[in-house]
Amino acid sequence: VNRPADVEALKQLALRGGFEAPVELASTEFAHLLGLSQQTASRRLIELAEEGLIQREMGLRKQRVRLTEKARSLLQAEHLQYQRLFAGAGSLTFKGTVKTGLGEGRYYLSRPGYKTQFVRALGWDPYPGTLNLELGPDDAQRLSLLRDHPAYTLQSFQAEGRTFGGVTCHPARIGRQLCATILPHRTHYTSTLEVIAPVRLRDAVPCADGDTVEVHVALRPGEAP
Amino acid sequence: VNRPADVEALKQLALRGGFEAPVELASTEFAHLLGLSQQTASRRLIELAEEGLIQREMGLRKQRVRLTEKARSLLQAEHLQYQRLFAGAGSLTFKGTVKTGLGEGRYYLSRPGYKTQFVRALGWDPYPGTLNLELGPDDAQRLSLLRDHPAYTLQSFQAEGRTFGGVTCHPARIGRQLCATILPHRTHYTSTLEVIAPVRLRDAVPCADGDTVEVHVALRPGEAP
DNA sequence: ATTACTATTCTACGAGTAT
DNA sequence: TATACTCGTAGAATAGTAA
Repeated sequence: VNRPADVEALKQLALRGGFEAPVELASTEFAHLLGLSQQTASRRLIELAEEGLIQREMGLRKQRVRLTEKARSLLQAEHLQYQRLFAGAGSLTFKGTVKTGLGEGRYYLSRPGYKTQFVRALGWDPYPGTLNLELGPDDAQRLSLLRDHPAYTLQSFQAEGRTFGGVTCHPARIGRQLCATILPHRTHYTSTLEVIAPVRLRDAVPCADGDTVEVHVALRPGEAP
Repeated sequence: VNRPADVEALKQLALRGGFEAPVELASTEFAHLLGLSQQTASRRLIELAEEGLIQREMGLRKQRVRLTEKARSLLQAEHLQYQRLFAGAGSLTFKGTVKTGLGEGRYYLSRPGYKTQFVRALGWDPYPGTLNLELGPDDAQRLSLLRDHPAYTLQSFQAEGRTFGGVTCHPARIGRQLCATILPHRTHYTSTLEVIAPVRLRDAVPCADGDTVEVHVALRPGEAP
């Protein structure tokens, strides 16, 4: 039995809610989830069931998969190892240099569609303007951690005859100044991190173009970074 | 590249401290860590280095392996997935029925060698006597989670011409009653969980033989379960 | 539609061994 | 002692299909 591959499979099922309720899942979907063929995914499910890690209920259209207690403790053991590695790591720190953006931030932040969503998520009214931080390659790569684990997700909306895209948002702070980071869903790779705050950050931090700034980002909604 | 197997390899290196300092590691040791042959372990290290996940420094006796930033974010991404699964799961709950032990608990807890270690770890003086809970098979299996992740470890010691073995200990509570669980290192499989407290638990909970009791166990030292 | 069998390909493991 | 090469092979993954 290939342990790491099984754990990965169980983790994916758990992320789809397999602890609480049975997951409706065709073998083809499962295959895509794991980057495998339909045939292998099917076999993997059979093996997991044989090892008592999942319970299956076959429908004619899809199957319903639920994780067993054995799977839960297996995943929890895994979780504890990661907790030990990242003990007390509830936040990430990004370091970047201040740069002048295209002034788009000001425009977007004044759209009611975004503004009301920000207020609801963050509990404060963003100053109309973003602070743009240019990140080094290491930090830029770590942006995917934020992208894959949104604390808040702002929905896209239609206005003025065009579409405003969705945005991922995280609570953050620069020094003692409360702020938040935003990542447009659209841009798939970028080395720029946009920061908003209830006040003008260039005054509050304070900072100017070229200054190096550290922003501490909380990974979970409602948390203090 | 086999993703899950690589992640597992990196996790093992990280658990050995590969984030902070280079890990001194022969390919044979690495092989044992992963349950693979020396040849495969060696190849795995070469592959990880080629992917830029580790930096290697070859000695003639052993090699020194250090994780790169890329590896860190890979593992952190993994950690975030588990955090999402077990959000706010800083404690585990075990359910068991009260049973009468052999009265050994009273004897052991009155040995100064244990007593002083308990006081230092927990901050309170244990009542001389343990509450023994007989767990169901599922819960008994989950005891390994505690065994593999001790919050406190009490050292073994010599006294009265014999050896008193080491013990794993976790902060816990039953209802509102503060207590702690203890697991002797010696016993490798057991379905009994021993609970100690600053007071006599049979009075404080209260409970009697055959009663079903839930104990909530914190996974980290100093935490409230 | 699905799942999962059988046949086939091919990857990845480990034995043997050179360095 | 180490590491890591070649190479035969077991078993995993996929293709093709049946149910």
